[in-house]
Amino acid sequence: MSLRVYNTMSGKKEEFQPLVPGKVGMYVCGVTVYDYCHIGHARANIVFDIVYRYLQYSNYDVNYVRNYTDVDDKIIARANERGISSQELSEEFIRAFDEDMAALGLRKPTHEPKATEHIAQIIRLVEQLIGKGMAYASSGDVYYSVDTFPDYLKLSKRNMEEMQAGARIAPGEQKRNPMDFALWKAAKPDEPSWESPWGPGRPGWHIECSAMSSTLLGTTFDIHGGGRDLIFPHHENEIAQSEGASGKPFVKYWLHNGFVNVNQEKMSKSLGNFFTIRDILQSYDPEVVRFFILTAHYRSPIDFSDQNLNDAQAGLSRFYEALQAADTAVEGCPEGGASGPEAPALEAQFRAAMDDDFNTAQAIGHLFEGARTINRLIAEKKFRKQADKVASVRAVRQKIAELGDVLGLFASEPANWLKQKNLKGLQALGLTEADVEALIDERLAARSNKEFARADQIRDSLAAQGVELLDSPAGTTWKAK
RNA sequence: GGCCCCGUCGCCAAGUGGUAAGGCAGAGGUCUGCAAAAUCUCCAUCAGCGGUUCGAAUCCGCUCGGGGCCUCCA
Repeated sequence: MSLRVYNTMSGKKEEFQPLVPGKVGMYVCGVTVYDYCHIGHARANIVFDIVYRYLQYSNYDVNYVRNYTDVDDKIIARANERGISSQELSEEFIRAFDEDMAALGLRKPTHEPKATEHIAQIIRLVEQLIGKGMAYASSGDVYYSVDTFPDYLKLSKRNMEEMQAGARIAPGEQKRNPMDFALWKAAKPDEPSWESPWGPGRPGWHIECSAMSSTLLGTTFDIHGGGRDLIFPHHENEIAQSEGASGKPFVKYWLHNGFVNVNQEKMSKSLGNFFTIRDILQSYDPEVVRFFILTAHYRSPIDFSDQNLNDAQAGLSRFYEALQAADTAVEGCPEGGASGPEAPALEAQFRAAMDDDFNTAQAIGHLFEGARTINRLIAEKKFRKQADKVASVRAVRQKIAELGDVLGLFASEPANWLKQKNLKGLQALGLTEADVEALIDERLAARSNKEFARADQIRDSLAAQGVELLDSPAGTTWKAK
């Protein structure tokens, strides 16, 4: 079984064969740093974090590049509003981005280049395109001439005539074709600028990705990723720039993740349903957010809602409860015993799911069955005396942790994670741990006196408040709703 | 108008030619003082119609319904 990926260019799943066996070059469009990241960014970055992790798990040597676009019209506009420099603004939001991604548990890419650190390469690329007659200078701007690139729109599969019908040339622009796009923009007063053969200016959007990817990954590389919305114009333009300049194929596999909706509506500022990662992490554990995102296939749209996030939390809790139960059940049991086929089978199923275009939803489905295997085994009579079953539980528990790590899940100590979750839940209910413990003690006393009516009354009243009591031979524990 | 996507159990969600994963919810059993948790069993023929095929949720066509892109956007 080998990895297959859905390639936007062909519209099909293809067998993944990197240009150089054992190595993968991957570029993912990062963010334009002018504001806090929203949950759409969270999804895109988590999705490609999983691609990165799974390729590594599959023993590829991955060179993962994710850029910061730190020079752009929106950055300039926002910086002017706030009366600070573009650089100050972009540095602030680069820091915020890093914090958000760390909170979400993302692995650091191999390289995180900034556009402003690649101005020389950008200028060289623009010169190359002009030299080949594919770009032209016009009053200090430089435009890409889309008519010189016959493959233009091959990724987005759009129609040039119809696109032109709707295209407009903005005031001040002097384009030969309305579809032409800026490679370099002449600086207006008080804008950040760099010297260039066309006068002081700055890069247009799109060119920085072509420059940085070729610098760090070479002319042709394996995977290029981003959100669906980048297919046109961003990725289309990158192809035009890179293939126009090099005359060689740019990218082998194009991967695009689906959108995030909020309560079944498109997320947008005007609808007021726009959530930043920071907003969400106020209410939800980052791992719950990650789990939620991974329970859908990366190309499908997902709907962000309290109900769905709460469902995700319930699902994730099921895993931590099973892991915790496994730890408790085998504690102190002697090592040795032959584990059964469960753990290796789980890994095989997990790989099969992930090999099929990173089907994390299906992979998690298999992991749920692993959790059930644990629960089933430890519930058996005299479980602790059956060395083989103890070994199986240990093996499955370890395997779930290992495979979970490929998805960036289950990194917490189960007991701690559950404790934190319960304390937070309790807080939301307006109770303290001491309150609950006192009632548990009281109920325990009532039970030992066989005053079951009183004991049940305590339990029912806590349940009504959202706290469930769980009796076991080892004592009574509780969990918050 | 052009291009594209989607419609699977009450809810979420896999499955793209061989007769429907998983989670939540629900019903029943086991366990329990009774419960909860856990576990076991049960619970959908895939929007509709027609076609291709030995065989379709999966391919084609039409209809209905929902959404996206075509301007910045993960």
